[in-house]
Amino acid sequence: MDLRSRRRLQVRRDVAEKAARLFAERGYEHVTVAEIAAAAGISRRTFFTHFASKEEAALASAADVLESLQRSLSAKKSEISFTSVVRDNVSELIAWLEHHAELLEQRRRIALSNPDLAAKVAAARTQAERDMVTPHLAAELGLPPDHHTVMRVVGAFTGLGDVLMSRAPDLLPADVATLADEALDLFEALLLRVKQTLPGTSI
Amino acid sequence: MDLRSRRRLQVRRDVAEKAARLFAERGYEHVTVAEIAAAAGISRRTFFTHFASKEEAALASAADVLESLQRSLSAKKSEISFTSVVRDNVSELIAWLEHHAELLEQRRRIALSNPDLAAKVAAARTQAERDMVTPHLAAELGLPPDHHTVMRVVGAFTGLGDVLMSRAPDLLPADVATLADEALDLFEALLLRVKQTLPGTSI
DNA sequence: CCGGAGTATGCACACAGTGCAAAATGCACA
DNA sequence: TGTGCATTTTGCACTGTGTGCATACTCCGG
Repeated sequence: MDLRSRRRLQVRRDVAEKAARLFAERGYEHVTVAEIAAAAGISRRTFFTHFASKEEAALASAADVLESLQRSLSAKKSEISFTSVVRDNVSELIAWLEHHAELLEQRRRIALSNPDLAAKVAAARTQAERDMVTPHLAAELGLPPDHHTVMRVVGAFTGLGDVLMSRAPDLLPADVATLADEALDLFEALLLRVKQTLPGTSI
Repeated sequence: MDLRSRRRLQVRRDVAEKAARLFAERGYEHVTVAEIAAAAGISRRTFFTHFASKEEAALASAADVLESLQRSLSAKKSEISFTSVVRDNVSELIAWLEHHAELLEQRRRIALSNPDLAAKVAAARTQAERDMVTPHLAAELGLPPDHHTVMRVVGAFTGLGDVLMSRAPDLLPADVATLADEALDLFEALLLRVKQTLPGTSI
C-alpha cells in the first residue's frame, strides 16, 4: 500500500466524519459542500476529488454496519448451515449496536433530516446483503446463484431483514434480538420448505 | 372538480409525457429542464410550479403500474383469501404488461440511463405495495397492522415481489406468470406457517 | 366592465458538480 | 542536498437545478 494512497484514504475518512457531524447538527440540506470542505481544511474543489458528490460523503460513513456479517460469512463458510451463521452474527451485530449508540444516533438524525438519503442507505444495505448471502444460499440449495429459486429465497431473506432494520432504530437492542430470532425462525421454515419442494421447480 | 385543477392535471400529465419521451431518447441526465419546458410549451419557471424537481417529472409517469393491484384489493376486500386476490391480480397485471410493451420499453430505457432513478422507482413501488397489502394481511392474521408479525409477513411478501419485478423486464410475460405463481406458492406456505405459529409470538 | 384569486413568467440568486490549467507537494534518484 | 517527475491541490469559469420575489396575465363572479 502506497503512502500516498494511505494518506488519501485518511483524508477521505476525515472529511466524511466531519461531514457526518455537520449533517447531524444542522441537517443534510442545510450544510453546503463549501462548509464541509472548510471544516476539513481543504478547498471546495478538492472535496470533489475525494467524493463524486455530497451524497457520497454522507453514504461513506455508513458503510461499516455490514462488515461483521461479511466477515462471519466468509470465515465460517459452509461448515455449518447458513441460518446458524446468521444467528451467530446477529448477536455480534447487536453487541456492536450497543457499543456505538452515539454513532447510531448521529446516523438516525441524518436519516431523519433527509428521507431520500435514508432510502439510499437502506437500498445499498439491501443490495450488499443480497450479494453476500446469495452464494451461500445457492450452495446450501445446490443451485446456481442466478437460479430463480435462489433469488426468490434471497428476496424473502432481505425482505425480512429490511423490515427488521427499518424498525431497529426505535427498539431496544434486546427486542431487536428477539425479533431477529423470530424472523430467522420463519426464514428457516421457508428454507426447509423450499428444499423439500426443490425437485419440482420449473424454468 | 374545478375547471382550473382539471387543466392543471392535464398540463402535468402532458409535461410528464413529453419528459419521458425525451428521457428515453437521450438519457435522463442529457435532458435539461429548460428543454422539457420548451417541448411542453411552458417556461422553465412554470415547470417548477408543476413539479418540485426534474426527478418528480420522471417518477410521475411511472405511478400507474400498481393501480390495478390497488383496485383489486379494495374491490374484493376480505371476501376471499389475500393470496387468491393477488393471484387473480397477477393475470390482470400480466395482461396489462403485454398491452403496454412500448411504454415499458420506454421506462426500461429511462431506468437504464439512470440507476438512481430506477432504484427510487423500485423503492416507491415497494412502499406502495407495502401500504396496500398491510391492512389485508393484518385482517387475515387477526392482528393490528403495526404488529411485528404482520410487518414481517409483509416484508417477506414485498421481498419476494421485488426480486420478481427486478427480473421481469428481461423475461417473457408467460415466464413472469410462472415465477409469480411459484413465489405465491412459497408465500402461501409461509403465511400458513405463521397462522399456525400465531399463538406463540412475543412482544 | 371590474376586482380578485389563481397561474405564468422573468430575474436574480444559492448551491452542486465539472473541465481546465496553474501551482504546490512530496517522493526518487543523482 | 538539490533536481526532476508524478500526484494532488486549488482557483476560475461555466452548466444546470431549484427557489424567492415581483410582475403580468387569465378567467371567474358580481
